[in-house]
Amino acid sequence: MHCKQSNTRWLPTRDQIRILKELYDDKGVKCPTVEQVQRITLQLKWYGEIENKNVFYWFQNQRAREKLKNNKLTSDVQVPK
Amino acid sequence: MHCKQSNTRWLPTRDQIRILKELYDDKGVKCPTVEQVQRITLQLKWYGEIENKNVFYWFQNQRAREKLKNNKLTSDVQVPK
DNA sequence: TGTCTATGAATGAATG
DNA sequence: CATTCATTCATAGACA
Repeated sequence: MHCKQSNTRWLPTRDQIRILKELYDDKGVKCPTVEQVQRITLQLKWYGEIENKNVFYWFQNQRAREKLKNNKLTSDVQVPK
Repeated sequence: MHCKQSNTRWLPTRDQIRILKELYDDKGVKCPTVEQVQRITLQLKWYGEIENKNVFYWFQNQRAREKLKNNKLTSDVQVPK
């Protein structure tokens, strides 16, 4: 454990991010159930401090921001008359 | 510090939050009836813009998130004794 | 060091 | 009531 951060917010480790993205992008886990979140959290604990709510928020934010990006992209193509 | 927000969604004032929490935590008002919601809304109007549905949603969210927290998201890994 | 960006966190609103 | 979406606040890290 290299960087013990003071009790601020969760800072995901590289491995945690890698695994989360694998789940989201490759395995299509976009919207895990609470039980899945718990399992994922357990798995990610191996790589560093993490709580259920961190995982919960991570997926929520992924979905929200993926949608935002898509909307932005598609709206860019729209040429206002 | 209440910056003027765009008139999208309800932003509870500190006083409104304080009163709502008093009701919920101290007075045990977890699931107010429609009439209670109306009375609460009237009371809270003194402190700022608010509608019945804001109060309704507030209690609904409180219940949902309290339950989430207790059941799932906050629970540490239970180490069997 | 101030500003900016990415993103963790929070919550009002809404849907299933 | 459980779950998800939309939007905003907060802040760590990058950069100048």
